[in-house]
Order: sequence, then C-alpha cells, then structure tokens
Amino acid sequence: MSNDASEAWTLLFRLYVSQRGRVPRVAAEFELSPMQAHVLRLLEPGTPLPMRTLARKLCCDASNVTGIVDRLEERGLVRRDAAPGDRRIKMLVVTEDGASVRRRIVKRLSEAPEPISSLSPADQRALREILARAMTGTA
Amino acid sequence: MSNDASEAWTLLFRLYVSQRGRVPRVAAEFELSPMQAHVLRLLEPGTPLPMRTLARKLCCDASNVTGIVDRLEERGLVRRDAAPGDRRIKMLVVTEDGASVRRRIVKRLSEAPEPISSLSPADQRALREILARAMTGTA
DNA sequence: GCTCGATGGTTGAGGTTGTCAAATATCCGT
DNA sequence: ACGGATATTTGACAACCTCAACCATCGAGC
Repeated sequence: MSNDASEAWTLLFRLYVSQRGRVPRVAAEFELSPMQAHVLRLLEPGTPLPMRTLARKLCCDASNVTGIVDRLEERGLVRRDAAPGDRRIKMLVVTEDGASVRRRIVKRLSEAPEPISSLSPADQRALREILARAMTGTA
Repeated sequence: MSNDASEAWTLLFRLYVSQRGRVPRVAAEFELSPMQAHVLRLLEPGTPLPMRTLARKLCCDASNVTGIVDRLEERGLVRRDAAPGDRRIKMLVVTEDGASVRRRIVKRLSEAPEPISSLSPADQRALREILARAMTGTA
C-alpha cells in the first residue's frame, strides 16, 4: 500500500465530507429524506431490483430496507412487484412519478461542487479519467 | 461548468458510495456509532472546538450535536470545557482516551480501498496531487 | 413426496440521528 | 440598562438502523 494511495483516499474522503450537506439539501427540495433520495437514485428505471440486492448495496440490514421502501411506496415513487420464478422475492420498480423525480435529483446532484469546478480544465479531465479507471469493474 | 468536472464529481461520488460500509464497520470495531466516530475524527486533539462550529461542519442543527456529544462524553472520550471570554460557548476537547481511540480510527480509515489501491502508481500520485489542489482553501 | 437447512421479507423492540420550536443564558451595541 | 443576536439545551416527533424472531418459499437429498 503506497503512501500516495492512502493520502489520495484521505483527500477524497475529505472532499466528500466537505460536500456532506448536498444530498440532504437536494433531497429536501423534493420532500424526501436523504436515504430515500439515495435509494431512488440507486433504482434504475426499467431495471427491477430485489429488496435483498438493495440491502447489500446499502450495506445495511434487510429489515431496514422494508421501512425505507414502505415510505417510498406510500409516495407512489416505487412499487413492489412479484419476481417471476421465486415467490419469496419482491422486485422494486420505479414508477413513472418516481422516474421523473429521480431524473431531477440525479441532475441536481451531478453538478460539480466548488473544489472540483475550480480545478484547471486539464486537472478536471485527468481526474475524470483516473476515477473512471478506478471504478472499472466495481460496477 | 465543464462536462469533465461534473463527470469527475459523479465518479467520485460513486467511489465514495461504493465504500459506504467502511465508516460504520470501523466505528463498530470501537463500539461507536458512525456519527460518533466521525465527530471524534473531526476533533483534533489539542484544538478545542466550539459546539457551534462542529454543528456547522456537520451541516446539522445545533440541538443534534448536544446528543451526540452527550454520548461521547459519557464514554469519556470528549469533554466540554468553558471558553475563555465567552461563557455561552462550550469548547469540545478530546480526552486522553479519546485521542487514543481517535488515532486508531484515523489509521484504520486511511487505508486506501481497492478501487484506489489497484490504480497504477502514476495514477495514485496524480490523483493525490489533483485532490490536494482541489482541497486547498477548503480547510 | 417429504424433510431440512438456507434464503427473502416483515415485524417489534430499542437506540441513534435528525429537524423544529421554545427556553435559558450570555454577549454586545446603543 | 434595554434589546437584538448568539450558544446551548430540552422536548416532541419522524426517520434510520440493528438485532432477534417469525413466516413463506425454495432447493437438495433421501
């Protein structure tokens, strides 16, 4: 483990933490909790996801997901569909309303924050390329 | 706003989210909640911090900080000291125990995750340098 | 077919995080 | 000394989170 790697990670963490307020703020614009907005973001329209898989993505207990999805479902942003072939599984699908809200949230959250937007164009491009390489294979 | 900047930010966000489980896991090793570990990290030993300032760093309501600090104080990791010159303010200081736990948490969390450690040495170095430039002036 | 262990999801209890409104104490400018 | 701002706390209430317990279903093997 190189020093560069660990320092880069620490800086990346610090950068994210400095933007800690963004998700809650954007979520609030849509009257959603931060977690609800996050989950909505994770659900790709047209690609149903089993609850269990979502729990794994969130690194949290399955019982936790039940409540979060309950509240998203009450707002009509998400639906629980049956899975073909396995009656235990419930597939999460984004409704039309959900897809609309999701699109706007994704757009708002993709705006680069000041620490990145103030970098030189060359740095921005290099950063994008390096991070793209880092994320290949991580899904 | 360039495309590179926004894509770089989106990738950085994805990378962080893919490591979402780390803080809770490390915090649990010390029997702390994620937020307690985060706050302990924010408090530099030898540098007292007013509660208010901490609330601003956390982007949350001041009343929230009261409870978090209460629990850290119960464990003897943090202390509320009087501020010289202004009796309204309470300064947070890390105790000896707190500094010891903090040191170990910081160390555990600074280990670079797979997406970064698997980058080439040149990319790791470039990433560190670019992020360092991004974070100058952000404190 | 039938049993058994594993898996997906929910429920209930209990603690933590988060917001808001209201209360208290202190500061500071006039 | 008055009055508006600031720092912190309290109480009420919603959301998040984990754990243990539960039910339904699946799948392997007899």
